[in-house]
Amino acid sequence: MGRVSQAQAQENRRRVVETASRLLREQGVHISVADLMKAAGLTHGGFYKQFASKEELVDEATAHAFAELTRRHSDGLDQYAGQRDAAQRAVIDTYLSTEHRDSPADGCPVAALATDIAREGAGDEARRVYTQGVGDFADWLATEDQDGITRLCTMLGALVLSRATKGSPLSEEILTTAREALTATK
Amino acid sequence: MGRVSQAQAQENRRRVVETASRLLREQGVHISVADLMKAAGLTHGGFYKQFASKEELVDEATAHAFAELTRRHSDGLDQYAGQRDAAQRAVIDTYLSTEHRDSPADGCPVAALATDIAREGAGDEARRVYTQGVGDFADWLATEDQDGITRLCTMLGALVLSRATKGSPLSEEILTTAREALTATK
DNA sequence: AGATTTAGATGTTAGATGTAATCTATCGTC
DNA sequence: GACGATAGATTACATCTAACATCTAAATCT
Repeated sequence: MGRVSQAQAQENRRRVVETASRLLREQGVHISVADLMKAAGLTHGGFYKQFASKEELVDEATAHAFAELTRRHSDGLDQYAGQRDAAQRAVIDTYLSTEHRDSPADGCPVAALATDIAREGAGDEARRVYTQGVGDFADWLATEDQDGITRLCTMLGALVLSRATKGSPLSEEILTTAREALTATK
Repeated sequence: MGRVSQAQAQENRRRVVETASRLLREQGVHISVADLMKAAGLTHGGFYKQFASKEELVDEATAHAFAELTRRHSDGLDQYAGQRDAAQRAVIDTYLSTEHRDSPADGCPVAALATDIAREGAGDEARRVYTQGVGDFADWLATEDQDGITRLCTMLGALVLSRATKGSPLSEEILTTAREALTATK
């Protein structure tokens, strides 16, 4: 089928980026353009009319995932009327839930992309966005007593390990242990 | 060319597994057989006379990496004459060093393989070995006051994040902050 | 020493990225 | 409002890479 309205084209592009941001978190940077476009309901040739390269897409999809994360955090603050500690506790509980463990696709990009970003699979822009995101998240998690960086490390480590050990009882144990450690020392 | 003595073949196989265990930690499960064999000084075809499939190799190389880790930990205990807390502190300092951050190839497999194991890139055997390794490591890290699981999560999270943010000042900050948190609360 | 086994080199097929040619509906212009 | 230029999408293809199969020659067994 031939041409499509500008609005439709823009919407298609948006859907490709969103689909990519999910696939990326699920499968890492080794997603195939064909798979991605099929998941977005298009053919793989059309991809290159919208993006210069796969790397450009990865950059944009990474940014998209982090924008979503940031929005979620500020929404969390709003929801708890600016009560920082209540919002933090809610985020921690969600972060270390089995639901989050089991659906990386719409979960935290810091956890899902960590290894891929470290391994140079992504472009400089993705790495920049990632670093910025880590800093923001840590700041958001800081309390009067505790450093946000350490808390983030514990949360991230727990999520990553619970995903890797999924199927074993250890997986749940990791989540509950970390959750207790993070909310008790409050 | 042609056949080689059994001793040589066995040595070749050993070298392939060792090379793979390093490449695996550096690049993840998406290592190519050709690259691996080249790094081991052989051609890619010979691989399949030694291993049934790439998955079998990944399983074996994972086991190899974990065996090395376990050995390192028990060596650490010996070195500090069974003084658990001194040995733990030494391991933590090494774990959260820039050297460890910069050389994943001979570093901790728990950190290097976490995402790959979670994503089903590896076989069941690799996942079993991994889970076992996580449990052992956590037990090894436990103190009277602190849970080993939480400590491992913090260490792992810090290492992974410092690798992903490498190049930014945040990377070093993560290492030092986590190191202080883990050794201070001792 | 000859048969047989088998480590290692060469080949083959499948899948990935990116290009180029074709098709068609939209958008600017008269 | 018709018409031509154009941009979004499809299909087909070239190129490269990865996994795995087949072939070959050297080493072990009888």
